[in-house]
Amino acid sequence: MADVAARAGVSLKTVSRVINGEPRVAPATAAAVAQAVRELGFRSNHAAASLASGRGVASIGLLIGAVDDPFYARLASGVEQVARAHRHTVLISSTEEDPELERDAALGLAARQVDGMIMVPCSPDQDYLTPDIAAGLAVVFVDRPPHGLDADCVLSDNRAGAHAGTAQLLAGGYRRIGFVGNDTTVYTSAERLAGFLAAHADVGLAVDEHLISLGPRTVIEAEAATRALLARPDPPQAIFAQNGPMTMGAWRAVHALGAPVGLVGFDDFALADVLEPPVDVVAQDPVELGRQATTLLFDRLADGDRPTRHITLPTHLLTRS
Amino acid sequence: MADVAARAGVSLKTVSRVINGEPRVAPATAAAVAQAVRELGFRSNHAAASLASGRGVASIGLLIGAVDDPFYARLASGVEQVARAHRHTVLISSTEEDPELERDAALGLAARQVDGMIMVPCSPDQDYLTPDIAAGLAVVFVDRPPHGLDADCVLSDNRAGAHAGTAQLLAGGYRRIGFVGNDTTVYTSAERLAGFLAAHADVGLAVDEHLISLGPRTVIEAEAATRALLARPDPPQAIFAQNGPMTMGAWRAVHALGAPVGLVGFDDFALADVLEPPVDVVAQDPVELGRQATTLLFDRLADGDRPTRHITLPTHLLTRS
DNA sequence: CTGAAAGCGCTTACAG
DNA sequence: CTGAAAGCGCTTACAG
Repeated sequence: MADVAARAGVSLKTVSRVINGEPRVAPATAAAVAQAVRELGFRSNHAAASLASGRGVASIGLLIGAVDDPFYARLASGVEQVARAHRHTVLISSTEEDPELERDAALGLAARQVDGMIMVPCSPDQDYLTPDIAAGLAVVFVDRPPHGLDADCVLSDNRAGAHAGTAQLLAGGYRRIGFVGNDTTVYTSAERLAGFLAAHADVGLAVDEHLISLGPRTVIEAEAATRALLARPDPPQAIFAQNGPMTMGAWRAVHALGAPVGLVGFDDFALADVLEPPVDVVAQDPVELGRQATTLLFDRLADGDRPTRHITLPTHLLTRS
Repeated sequence: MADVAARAGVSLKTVSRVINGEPRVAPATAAAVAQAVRELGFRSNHAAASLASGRGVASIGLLIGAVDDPFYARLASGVEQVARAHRHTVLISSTEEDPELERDAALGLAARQVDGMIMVPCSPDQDYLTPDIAAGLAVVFVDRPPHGLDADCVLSDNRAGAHAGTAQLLAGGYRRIGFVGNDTTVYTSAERLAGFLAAHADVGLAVDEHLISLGPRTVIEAEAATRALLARPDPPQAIFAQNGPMTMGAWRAVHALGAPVGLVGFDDFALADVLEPPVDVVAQDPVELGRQATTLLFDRLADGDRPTRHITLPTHLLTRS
């Protein structure tokens, strides 16, 4: 910047003014500075500017499980929409559902002085963020609640959604229903299993625990798990699948078998309506989850002392069969 | 940091040493500093550290069209894999295929002092990056080549892929084939259309330009465009669809019509194999595109003077029908 | 093993 | 409309 000032024959302050588009600079001066900038290939040092001004860098961090999971991708899209309206950049990192990576990525974003952070937690405890929050970092949790600290949070009504989806199968006359999902250390999986069980309890039906398959994380694993259920001597008559990949896997297994097995899934997915048979799903709105979480984040950035808010969004049963 | 030093009764330099895990600090001293850090909730200022040290922040930027497009999401996943191995954070931004946003996002990432940047360009010209590249920014283009500057680049063989896909339809006896794709300002669309036309020329067949539908960008738009083609007095007997969303839209239109219309798409997508009828596709490998682009980026970071490299990855025709 | 001094490249009051 | 001075919070040689 000193070089630019020297070349343009002005002071540092004037260069700074021109670069930042401040008013009250004589047009001729501004032109001279602009030319010097061009000739010297000058790039303002963001780190120095941010240090000197004390201002943030107008960015927020987003921590999701994986960029290539459509649920997270749509959530990220909602975050970007709101962040863009607030003229903030979104820096996305993935945790791969690994607590170590979550911690590294979260602290890494915090160290990078993001103004705030939105995260889908996967570690058993996020109290490692407490010092940063105390030092002014705004954090909002989405899809899953925080553990070890209180913070703003946006969730879907997983339990009610799973309850409604299961109830629909029960109303269809199915009595032996399998559950295919992640293990219950994943908050949403635990909640959806609870809704599944509650729907059975409501009609006084016992659940055969052998029909509950916890663990699969991918389409392929879910397909294998569903196959295993259907191969039992007392197979389920229907499957409730706990998220998009689980539902695709379950549908594949059912489809391959060719037998009439009922299926309801949690989360809508592309082409679910045109499969043969089509798939009924409990749809949540991932874009809206992202939007609301980001709105909470900017609210908190505006007022760090406001009480924490916990929002729960409804789900909708889409009947297609 | 001064507060920490005062509380621990040491100098700034010693605090710095402890924070950065430098060796040669007496255990007792280190413990005292660590405690002061804890008590004061101290967070090192990344901007200041990076300014003082002159070192980068160990991050790379990734500019894609949209986070919620599965093609870009998988590409991003490939980028993350390699970046993680190099212990770099990936900061993802989307351009929404808007040249203005691309420019803002790219310059924004550059200003944030990322070490390098991988981008899917959508603007007619990226020479706005020239000053930054001259000032040391490493940039690699992926999926589409740069315009207005020479740079490392990784592409799929779009033309050969589209040629093979079209040839398969022609070999199936189809003589009137429609093309559904983005407008040809999008590089990949133009290349794939060229392959489509070349395959026709190879067998001495003229293409009815009324069957070429350029413009749709979403599944819904592609479905409408395909419906329009099929509603013509002289409709196509088959459709070549130019990417994943186009193929899903075309499939929906064909499926709704119920008539036997051939279909080959560019890009594989989830459930393409279990639709009724299943969809043949020309598959590229978006994860590998991301991986290779990131490898080029780190190669360039290691040696800024190496000649630019342009890599083209093959595509594979997946026959399912 | 530890510290005092200088400086990274900007911006902020303040003065004119 | 323009500038001189101080300082943001760290790290880098250098010295001891």
